[in-house]
Amino acid sequence: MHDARLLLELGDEAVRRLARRGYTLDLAGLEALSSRRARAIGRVDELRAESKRAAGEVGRAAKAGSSSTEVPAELTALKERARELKDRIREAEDEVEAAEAALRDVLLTIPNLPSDDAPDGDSDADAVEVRRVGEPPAFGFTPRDHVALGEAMGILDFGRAAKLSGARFSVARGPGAVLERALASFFLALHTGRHGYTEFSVPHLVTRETMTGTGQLPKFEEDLFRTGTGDRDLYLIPTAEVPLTNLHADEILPAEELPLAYTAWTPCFRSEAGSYGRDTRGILRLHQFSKVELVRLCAAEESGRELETMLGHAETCLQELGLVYRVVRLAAGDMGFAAQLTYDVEVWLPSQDTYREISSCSDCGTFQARRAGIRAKDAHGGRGQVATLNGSGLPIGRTMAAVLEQCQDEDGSVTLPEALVPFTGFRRLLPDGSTD
RNA sequence: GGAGGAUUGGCCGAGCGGCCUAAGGCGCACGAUUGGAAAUCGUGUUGGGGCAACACCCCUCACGGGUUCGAAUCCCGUAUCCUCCGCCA
Repeated sequence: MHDARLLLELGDEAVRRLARRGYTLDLAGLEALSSRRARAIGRVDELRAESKRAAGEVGRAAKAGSSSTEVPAELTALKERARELKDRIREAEDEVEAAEAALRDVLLTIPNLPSDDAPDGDSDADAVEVRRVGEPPAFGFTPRDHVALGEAMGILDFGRAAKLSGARFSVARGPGAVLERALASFFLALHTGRHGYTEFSVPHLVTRETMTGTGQLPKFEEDLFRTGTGDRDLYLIPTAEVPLTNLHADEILPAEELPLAYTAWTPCFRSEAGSYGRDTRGILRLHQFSKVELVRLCAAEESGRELETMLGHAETCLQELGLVYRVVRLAAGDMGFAAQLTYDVEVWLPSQDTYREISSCSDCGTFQARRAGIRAKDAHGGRGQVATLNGSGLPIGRTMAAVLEQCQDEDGSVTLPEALVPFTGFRRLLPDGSTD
């Protein structure tokens, strides 16, 4: 969420920047809502000040009159005036509430301002390639996709997944399930051990307020799974970014403790509304997948540097696994609602002969922190703004698909990256489903 | 699910209808003192908002309502924590 005042100060600059992501900012409308709110608050404040003075007068009059036995007519009149004031305050308060709600409703739906570093455009085709790491392997045979490999080995079972839950779910079996767990353990060990992240285990169901803090709501309700059971109305998290970032909602953090670096391995639930027909095969796009997520909270002015740091952590995952990938900078119009600058890391998928997104690392600036009420204060009481960043490090399913495909041999077996072996306990997946 | 108790400023803790613009202590910051420090003394120290304004004003004693001219204080509801019973992994 933006600070209305800052947005108005930016003026045409804000209009120009939001236009880059296809959002038309109504400056005049915003100005009107903002001043309506200010006027309403000013009026309530005046009335309340008057009311307090009136109450004081009544108190003094009552005290002065308490010694005499007569009913003080003056006191009755004073009380009557105070009572009238109260009614007027109530009316004025209703207007404040209405004005604030109107302003807030608009502010909550304005996306973050894209950084000038984000290229123009509104699709993945407009992304700018930053670097390629590794050479796509040249197979002396036609590489199979992860579905063919996984089903042949009996470690992936889409038929039974569909029986249980319908389309866009997967079942992993035996060494497949072990590989999932191993990848998660490997990533977590890397981030907590070498990159300095603190691991969390967090709720997978969160409130509407929590979803609003990171920007999933109110605009993207249709992307989420919602449970309205009993007297609770909770949402399944689409990524651990949501609980991790909101851990400090409505808190004032000691500035000297920043940056905070958090990680968690959680399931992610996405409705994938509007993606009918896309990636229907395999484990690339599911309603439920698991992912190790990275979140950083830092001083506002550090966020650019922090993004590079976090991107490095995501890339390390791929480098350690020896996977071929590239890094692109997303176009202004292709970024998520809360992001001001996003790098996508794309892994090479031999079966598709292309790079596919495996990590998205975003600098959200102060956008989410302002929504979620995350602030900072230094030892001298100086206030500071907080920036939030999030990135995948990495999703388990897509990583597994990349490993299967990039590390496959002609006979249908897969030789795992050396780094995974301590976590799996085996180094090869064989075509018959056994391990070695 | 049921019964009882609790919730005050960074922390401890007073407060039980107007003098709460929240006592006192601890901590912290700044200053004085000192060769320097400790001790001591002084000043300051929740967080938001209106406004050109560190002036002034409003809100904030878990949260939301209510009673009253006036609520930290009385009433109702909610949340969280603690104790006990039930249930359960």
